[in-house]
Amino acid sequence: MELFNYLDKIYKLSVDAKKAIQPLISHIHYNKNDMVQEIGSRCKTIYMVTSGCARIFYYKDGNDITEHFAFENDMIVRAESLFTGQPTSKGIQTLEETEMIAINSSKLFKLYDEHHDIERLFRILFEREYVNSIKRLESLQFNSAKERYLELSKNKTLVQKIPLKHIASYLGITQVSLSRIRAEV
Amino acid sequence: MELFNYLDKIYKLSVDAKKAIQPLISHIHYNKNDMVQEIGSRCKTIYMVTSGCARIFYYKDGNDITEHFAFENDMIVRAESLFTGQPTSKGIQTLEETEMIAINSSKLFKLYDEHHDIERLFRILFEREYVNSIKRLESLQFNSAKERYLELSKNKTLVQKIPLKHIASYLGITQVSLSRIRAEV
DNA sequence: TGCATTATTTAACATTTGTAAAAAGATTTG
DNA sequence: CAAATCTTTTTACAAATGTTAAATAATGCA
Repeated sequence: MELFNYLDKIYKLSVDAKKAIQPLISHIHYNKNDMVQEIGSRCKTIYMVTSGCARIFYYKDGNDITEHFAFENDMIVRAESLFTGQPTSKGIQTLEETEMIAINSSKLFKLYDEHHDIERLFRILFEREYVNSIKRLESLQFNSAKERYLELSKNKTLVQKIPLKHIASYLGITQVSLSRIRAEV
Repeated sequence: MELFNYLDKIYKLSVDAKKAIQPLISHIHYNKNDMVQEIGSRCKTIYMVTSGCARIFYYKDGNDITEHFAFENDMIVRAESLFTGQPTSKGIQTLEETEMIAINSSKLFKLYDEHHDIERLFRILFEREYVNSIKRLESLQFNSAKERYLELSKNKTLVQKIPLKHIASYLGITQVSLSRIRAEV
């Protein structure tokens, strides 16, 4: 099964552990712009994108802000809720037709006691996400908007298929400002 | 022993686990502005500040940028190195006379196999750090410099005892700009 | 104490980014 | 196909932030 092919490369689970996880997993198909998780809800699901793409977003002063993009093989969770149990003002939405694997996190976390290897695998996965968030912090903290755009646009797919308004808010600038940057380059 | 008092509140370790960790721990005293970890090194130590304060910093185009502040009871690690094994261009430096607890991370991680509870405790600790980094991301992505300063200055101690140049770079602005913001408020 | 050093503020001007509104281009749908 | 809608760019002006240099203020050390 394809999820485990992917996970095995990160940390190999025992047959037992895989059997335990299996019932927590579902495959879900979304159309373009579908809401995957509503704003204001608690995060109780860990998603892995198998095809397509999605974003985490929220509203700030009425503006739609994209905080995160996820593509094939990326994990997508609203960590500030998943790890605290608190509701979050962020939502998850697809940006095109998307296939996701959904893992029930409440049940998953319960497996941690019995299956040390499951806890380890997800510990490693989330450590990676943590490192990614630090890299992004660095870039927001001291790169100019132009630098951030150039960095991001190395990912050609992203720039091609995601509306520029989402890219602009992700970069922390307005769409007008992004248009100007694109015109210069 | 005070470290375990603190850790017990987060996740209670077995007596065995505590015994295993004990030899990996040392208490270190630093003077003001001491380098704790050099730029370019690999992060092999997890620090907990017991008194005083420290910062993570790096140079970008010759400018000294503060990425993180840590105070009493805060953990301080260069995660992008700790979890990848890669060297990092960031260093750790104290900002006043500081006491730290240092935990040898290579040895600690080896204990994870035998002591499931140690892995769990540190998993939880790092999940918290991950959530903190996301909160900071939010603020850098869509708050103005003034908003970020006002938010930060709720921590009176921080603003009082840390040089403004470090606060400015932490906020992602120049010191001149920070001075202007302070003059307005 | 007083000099030297470091930290902070201020000033003047340049550049970047924001705001609002309109224009141009692309896409969707009846 | 054409109207309607949505996306992206452009324009003009405003506000925020950067740069450089100088002026104050605070601190540390001989």
